[in-house]
Amino acid sequence: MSGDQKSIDSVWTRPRRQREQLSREQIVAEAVRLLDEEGLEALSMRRLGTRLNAGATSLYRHVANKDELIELVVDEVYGELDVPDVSDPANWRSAAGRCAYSLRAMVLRHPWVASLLGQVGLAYLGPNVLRLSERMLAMLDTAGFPAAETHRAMSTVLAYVIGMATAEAAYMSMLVRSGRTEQEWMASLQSSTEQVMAEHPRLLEGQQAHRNRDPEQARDESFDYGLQRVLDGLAVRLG
Amino acid sequence: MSGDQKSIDSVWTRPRRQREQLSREQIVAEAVRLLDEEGLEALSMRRLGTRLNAGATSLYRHVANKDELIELVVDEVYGELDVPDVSDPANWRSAAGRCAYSLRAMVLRHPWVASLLGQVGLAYLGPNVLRLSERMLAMLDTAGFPAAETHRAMSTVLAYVIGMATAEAAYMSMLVRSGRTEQEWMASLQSSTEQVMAEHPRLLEGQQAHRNRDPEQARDESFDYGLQRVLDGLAVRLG
DNA sequence: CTCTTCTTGCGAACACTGTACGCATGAAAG
DNA sequence: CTTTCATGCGTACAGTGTTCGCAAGAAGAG
Repeated sequence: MSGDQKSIDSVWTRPRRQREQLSREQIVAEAVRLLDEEGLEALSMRRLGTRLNAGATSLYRHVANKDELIELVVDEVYGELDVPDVSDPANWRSAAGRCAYSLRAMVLRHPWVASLLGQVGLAYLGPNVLRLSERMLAMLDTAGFPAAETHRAMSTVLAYVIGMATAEAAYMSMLVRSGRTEQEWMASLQSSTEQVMAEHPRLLEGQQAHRNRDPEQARDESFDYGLQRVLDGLAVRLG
Repeated sequence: MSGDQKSIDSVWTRPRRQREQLSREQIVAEAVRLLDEEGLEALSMRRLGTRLNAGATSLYRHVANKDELIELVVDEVYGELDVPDVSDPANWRSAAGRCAYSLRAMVLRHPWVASLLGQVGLAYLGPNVLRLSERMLAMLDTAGFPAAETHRAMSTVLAYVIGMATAEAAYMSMLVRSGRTEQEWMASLQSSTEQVMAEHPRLLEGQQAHRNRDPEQARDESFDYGLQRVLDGLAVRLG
């Protein structure tokens, strides 16, 4: 009886042999979703596995390491970027600006990449990073930069954007972690560190200038200021 | 006998009650040394503890978290930087350049900060970061920037330097991890990804241009190029 | 159809991690 | 001396990345 029961069980409850194939694409897509929803430290192989209705160790059939997974994930989000085609050299500035803005937007959409870029950098050359770089180089080429400078010019604007967006993303992430709203954070800065700030008049002044402004708008303007300076500096080389 | 033996033992081998006080400064100093020698993933409370002849959990008397320790460590290395005093406004450019160079040098000296800046950013306001910012603001003030722009100008150059140095540090770290020398890495890029590079002519061209050059010197020049562009762009605002 | 080979998922296990808790020990204070 | 307090640390717990060996299905060969 119990034997029959067991065999029947093992026939009918043969647990729906999900056996639905895992794929590398599926894994990194779900990883991105997990990172977006719960942040970097929530990414573990076990959690990612259960989200895919799979055991943790199954992932290792499609991905060598967690490090490799991270490389894949970073390249994946780079795939969200696009570089506009430019035919008219006069449009290079707005095109470069659009690149910069979309890169910043990507980092703010996925704040965890900020923590990862320091590990991965542009050292790992995923296909999306390659494609992106190639298109930016083409853009700067038609803009009229000397061939020896296109790479440097690209690095300049990318470095600025990544540095700025990284700082922003880190700030936002820490806000989220602390559970406080931005207003509360500013207020606590204002009050609890008054004495410290007293020794730093210029910092205090800057703080107070931002006091009654929309922080998001202030960040946007600050980003744009630096971007325009970088583009100004590059424009000098064009004539 | 065995009782006596035991009590004698416990008297004489009373293990030299080291009881040498731990201090927060000592802990972060040793943490920096550990990070420099063995990299970011080698930093664990237990390892750090044993390097200090202390148990792992002893550290928690002086430091709340590993996260807090990391904040302290990051501020510590910021303390290595110094901003020159400028009295003559005409010298602002060289002063800003020196700031940028010393910040980059610091990141390359401690490549692990690159991975940490994305987590910590400038959000945690340690005393050294505050001091540094204040002095840079003063410098840009005497340089003649409008009060409303000093903060933005500082952010611009800091973002560029951090973005650039982060990418460099990540690249160097991955070289070290892979165990290969830079020559070998370049060679492997050249050969194994020839087909990929074929679809990206400009990238290939850039790669080949760097082929017979000293990579370190190339990095220095690339950094300087972008820095000069950023400073050019800022100079425009000074008239 | 059977038999073999290959791919893929997965449970168990290992060496670690950060950290909470309680106890013990030494120094300081009354 | 006694009491209080700060500090070090052993133990324990939940959770991590990753290896290994097994099983179950798919695919190909005869």
